Order: sequence, then structure tokens, then C-alpha cells
Amino acid sequence: MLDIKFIRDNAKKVKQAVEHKKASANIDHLLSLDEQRRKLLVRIEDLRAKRNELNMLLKQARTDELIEQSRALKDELGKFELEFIEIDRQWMAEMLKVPNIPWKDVPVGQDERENQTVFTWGAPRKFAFEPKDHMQLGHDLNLIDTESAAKVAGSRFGYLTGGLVQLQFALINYVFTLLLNETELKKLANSVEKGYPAKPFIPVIPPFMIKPEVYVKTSRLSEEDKDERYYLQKDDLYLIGSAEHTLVSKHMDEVLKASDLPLRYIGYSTSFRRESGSYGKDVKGILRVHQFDKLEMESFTAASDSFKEHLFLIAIEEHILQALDLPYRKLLKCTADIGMPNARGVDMEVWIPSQKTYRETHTADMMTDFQSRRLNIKLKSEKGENVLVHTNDATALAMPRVLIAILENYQQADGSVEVPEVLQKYTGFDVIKK
RNA sequence: GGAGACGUGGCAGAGUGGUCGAAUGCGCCGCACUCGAAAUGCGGUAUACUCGAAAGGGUAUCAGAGGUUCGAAUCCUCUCGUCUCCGCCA
Repeated sequence: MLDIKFIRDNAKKVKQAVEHKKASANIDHLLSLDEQRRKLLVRIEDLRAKRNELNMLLKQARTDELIEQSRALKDELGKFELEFIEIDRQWMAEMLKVPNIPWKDVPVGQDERENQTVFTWGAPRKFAFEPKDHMQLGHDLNLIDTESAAKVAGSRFGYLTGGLVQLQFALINYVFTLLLNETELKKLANSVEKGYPAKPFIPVIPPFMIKPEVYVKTSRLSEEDKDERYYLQKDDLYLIGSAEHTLVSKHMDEVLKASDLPLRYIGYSTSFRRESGSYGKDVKGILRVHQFDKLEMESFTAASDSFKEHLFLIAIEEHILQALDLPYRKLLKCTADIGMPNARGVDMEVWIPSQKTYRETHTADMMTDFQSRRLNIKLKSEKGENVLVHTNDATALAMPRVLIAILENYQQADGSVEVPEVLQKYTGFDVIKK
């Protein structure tokens, strides 16, 4: 959520953001509601002040006249309060539709086709044979079983088995080892800015469920988002769509110490997505599933560091892809594609041989203070003032997709799949074969 | 799932209908004393919104939401959380 004062003072800028992001917020309507809301508030507070004065008098002498006045005041107050509740509800509904302001270098675009490729790493491998797609490999090597999953749970689920499961845990181990290693992180931090803090991440397994009111505060449960979430009615809980959702809210209503920052978490969780609007897309295989495991980075920093932190998280993503020797390209997402709460967003897309194209495996979101404002996460500044922290989140590894990328890119002529070198010490084997 | 106790400021902890945004202690900040420190003394020390050019006002907040009352930290209801015991369970 943006600061209403900022919206009042920068209506033009905010309107432009709404337009560029194709958001649904109506700023003129919001400002009109805001004015009504404040007028009512002043009125209500005046009446309350009067009531408090009367109460002072009543303390000293209980007279029928004073009680009568107080009663009348109460009725009047009640009417205004009712009105206020309604206006305030409308005001907040509109506030929640206002998107974050895009960072200055975010390209203006109509949709994902206008994302800019800013960097490409590695060359797509030339195969001396016809490469199989991940499902063929998964089937031939007994690694992926979507038929049983369909029988048991429906479409867009899969059983992962055998060496693929070991590969997943090797990947997790590899990433945890990297993100806890200050020496390795130092190199990446220095690539952002010499001396930028290389403080290691704290490993976390967060809750996979979240209360609706908290979810709203993360800016990840807008009216549009709701279709995408699984909701457990009996318990009034949502299943998380990413570890980010319960990592960022971990510090809700807290004041962090400057000395604790940057505060970095690497969270491991299963992510749940209904994929409600994606019928017909990627129906084959396990590229797009309802449930997948993911390692997610989440950082809390001072405002002055949030852009550097964003770049740092991106550097980590690239380091991981390079270590896995997967050809990828880096995209600076355009205004229409970065998402409502983002100021800036960068995606990594990995080469998928069977599709002869790059597919998204990573995303890095710079949120500025958009999440922390509603979550009420602050930082005690050097001057002793409480200011909002900035949050950043980014994928470290999203499971089925990176598994797919490895299967397809590392397949051999004999139908086996090599294990990327950095993972071999974690798997204990160097090839997956039948 | 059943039974019970509890939830007050950064922390501890008073407060059972108006004198309470809230005693006291600790912590923290400033000042004094000191060569410096400790100890001591004095003063200060929540957040949000809102009105105002400012000075300075006002309102709200005692887990959260409702209710009773002229008036609620205090009484009632519900929710959430913590703890204890029983049951079930990886």
C-alpha cells in the first residue's frame, strides 16, 4: 500500500503508475473519498472531544441535564461513526487497488512481450540427437508420474520419484550451503557495490498457511489474487503461494534494530497455486502445477539499501544458474508485468531445449515500503525515528522447473541424465539412468 | 476434541467503572557530579491519525472485534494467542 499523503501530493505520478501498470485504481475517486473521510473524522473527533469534556463535568456533578446532553451527543456521534465506517471501507478498498510506483528504469509496456532482455548467459546446447522433453525423460527414467497423480489428485499434479527426488534435495542442500557461506556471498555482494554487507541468510521453514487479514497486508491477496489461492474455509486460512508470504509477515508489527539489517531469510516451503486462469497453458508435464517446492529469499533493509539488495538477490540467482551451467536470459520486466506491489521486477528464464525457448524459473521483486506499510514493519533509524523498512524477495530455486531444466539440458544420447557437477557431492551419484 | 488459568508501555509489574495514556522498578536518552568511568541526583522516554504556516491542539490505542453505560484497562459476548492438565497424533 502507498502512503495516502504521498498519493495526495503526487496524484499525477500515481495516476501514471496506475495507467502504466494497468491497475484498476481510480485516483480521483480515492482522493474524493479521502476528503470525505477526513472531514468526517474531524467532525467525529470534535464530538468526542465534547463528550470527553462533558464526562469531566459529570465526574464532578451528576446532573440530569449533563446526562441528557451526553446522551444526545452520543446519538449524534453514532450517526457520524456509522457513516465513517462505510466511507472508510470504500476508502481502504480503493487504497488497496493503488499500485506501487515503478522504479525509474522500469520500461513502460503493455504486457510481458515488452519485457526487456538485458543479459543472456550460456549458449543453448547443440544436441547430436533429438532431445526428449522432460515428460519423455521422466517417463523413460521412472522419475515423473502424472498419470497416478491425476488419478489421485487430478490434473496439474505429479509424483516425483527416484533420482529426481534426490536431485531436488541435492539442489536444496547446495543452495542452503551457498547462502550460509559468507565468503561466497562476499564476492556477490562486492559485485553490487564494494563492501556491501554479505551477511548470511537465516534458513527458515515457515508456516504454509496464513490468516486472511495478514495475507491482505502482504499485498498478495488482492481481489484478483483470490482466485489463485487455496482457501480452507473451516479454519479461515489460506495456503501460501510462496514462502515469501509468511516470511515477509514474520516481522509484522515489529520495530527492527538497525544493527539487525540487512535481515535475510532463505525459506523452504511448498507453494500452492490454483492456476485458475491458465487453462490450456502448459498442460503437458509438470511445468505448471498446483503444488511445488521452492526456496525463496526474503530481505529486510533500510530504504537506502533496498535497490542494492535487489541487485544482490539477482546476483545470487545468476550465480546459482551459472553454477548449474544452465543457459538463461535476464529480463527487466515492464510496468504491466511486474505486479501491483512491485517497484521493479527481474525474471530469469532458462533454456528449455524441447520448447526451443526460455522459460521463467526465477523472479526478483523489489517492494520498497509497499508491503511494510501495511504490515507495520519498522526500523529504528540512527536519529531514533521509526521508519518503514524495505522488503525484497526473490526465488533462489523453484523446484519442478529447475528439475525440468536439468533433465532436458543434461540429457545424454543413451537416454540418461548427467547430474550437474556442483550437485554430485550432494546426490552421491553423477548420472540418473534407468 | 475436553477442562482450567491468563493476555496492561522496550521489559517486569500495579491498577476491578470516572481522579488512568496509565503507579512503581528496570532499561534507554540528556544533564549535573568526575581526569574518565561506576555509583548518585535531576529531567526526559509509546504509536497512529488528524487540525495548524508554526507554536501548539484534538482523537484513538491496556491482545482483537462487538456490547452494556452519560462514562470501560476495569463489566458482558465472541475471536485470537500463551500456559497447565486430559484425549488423539507425526
